[in-house]
Amino acid sequence: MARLPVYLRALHALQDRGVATVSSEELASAAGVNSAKLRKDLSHLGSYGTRGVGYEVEYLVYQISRELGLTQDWVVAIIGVGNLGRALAGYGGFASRGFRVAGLLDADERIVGQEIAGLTVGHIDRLEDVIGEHGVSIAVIATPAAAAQGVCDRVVAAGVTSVLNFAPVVLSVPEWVDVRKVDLSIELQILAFHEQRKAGGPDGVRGLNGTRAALDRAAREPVQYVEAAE
Amino acid sequence: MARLPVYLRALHALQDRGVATVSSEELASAAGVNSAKLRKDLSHLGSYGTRGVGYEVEYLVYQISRELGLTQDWVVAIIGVGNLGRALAGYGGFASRGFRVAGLLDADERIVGQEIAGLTVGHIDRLEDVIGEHGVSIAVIATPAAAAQGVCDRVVAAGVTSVLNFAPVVLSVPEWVDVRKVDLSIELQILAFHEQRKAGGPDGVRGLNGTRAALDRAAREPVQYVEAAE
DNA sequence: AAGCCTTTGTGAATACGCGCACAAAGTCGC
DNA sequence: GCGACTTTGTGCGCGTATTCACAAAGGCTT
Repeated sequence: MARLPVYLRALHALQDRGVATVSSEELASAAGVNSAKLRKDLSHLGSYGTRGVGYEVEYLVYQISRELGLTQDWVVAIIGVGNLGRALAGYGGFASRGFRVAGLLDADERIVGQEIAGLTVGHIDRLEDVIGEHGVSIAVIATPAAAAQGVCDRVVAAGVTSVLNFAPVVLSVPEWVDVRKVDLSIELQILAFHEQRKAGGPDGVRGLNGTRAALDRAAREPVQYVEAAE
Repeated sequence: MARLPVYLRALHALQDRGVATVSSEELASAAGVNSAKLRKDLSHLGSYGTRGVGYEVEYLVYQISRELGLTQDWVVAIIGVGNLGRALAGYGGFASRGFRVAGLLDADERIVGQEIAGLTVGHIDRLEDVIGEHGVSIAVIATPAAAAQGVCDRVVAAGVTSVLNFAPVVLSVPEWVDVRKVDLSIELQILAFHEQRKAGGPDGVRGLNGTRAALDRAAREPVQYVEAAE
């Protein structure tokens, strides 16, 4: 279930506040979901609650961590060390949840050799070596769109079976490989869609908040869009 | 629909290759979805296809752009200029799709005043001014978790009605405000979950690819997790 | 110890999304 | 101009997710 990590985060926050026990109602509220949904989700991994009391935070944290596979370490390689790759390398949420970044790789000679977050950026040529030596099972692709499929093919050939893709392309992979995609601009586009809806829809009245710029662009042909670089 | 931006990206790629017309089958394949689903999605915004031929790429690009509200400019402010905020500020996928970054804001005096992607980072104190002066309608929150809710409350009070949240917290907002959340570590956790499944599940056999590290950690109490910083 | 109160776990109803499969519609070749 | 072929648009059935509502279960108070 995709919601377990959210529950886990909420539970960690409760732990930090010293809360020992939590009801489904409270936890659901903290996680932003319906309480029945939360109880059903938790029941799928066993009955760890006590009726009349709630769930023991520490025990639940352990059970969810185990279910998600966070009780073991996962070895990650980040390919593409641009702005985004750098941000990912320094992201605290990885190391603290059992994800160990074993390699940073880039094709740009100016970036190779730089030290980032305690790691030296390696050359993309060493991709297969790094994957093999460290036992990388998850690859994070943060390259420009044009390079992503090629990199993906290589990491898959080297034995990686999970890919987190930040490049704005649809990767094609064998059926045994999992790909998850994070696309920064798609999220913004979805927000723009809802924002427009609030303002009356594509055919409705404009001029509300956020529409003071370029009211009449809709009447023109769209400009030539440039494919997003990294 | 959350898939429209994906279609749009695929269409732009086709446009760049000079393709004038495309069938639902081809476009669906490029977007990584079922062709029937694609046709149903497109039919929801009107019938823009020609039976026996397909869809005219340019016309479809325009229609989807209009539906998504990309035929107008959206003014964005990025709050929190750490690694991630910097990456977002330099992300080409924003400007090319009608999203204009009007302000970069941070609370750290060492960051305020720096020039990033052609903009000077302002102090968070000027948040309300920046939102008002530029007509910001979408706020991107890339602050540490602890600061996110406070920043969110302020941007909402200042009139922003759409928030893109990169901080690892569940933001609470009035019902008229849209929030979308991008959580880098959650995506990895979901991958780890599937990866573990492939290796036999939490109770199954270990030792396959990616599990050569810390096989026995599951037997120990989980370590104290540190809440993710930015 | 007994009853009340809180909270879980889950059956059942509902809503939703997905994909198949096909008829309608339009094009292209002859 | 006509028929065969291609492709769209969509009705329908199915499986999954979501929510409601309540009975079972445990703790707490008296």
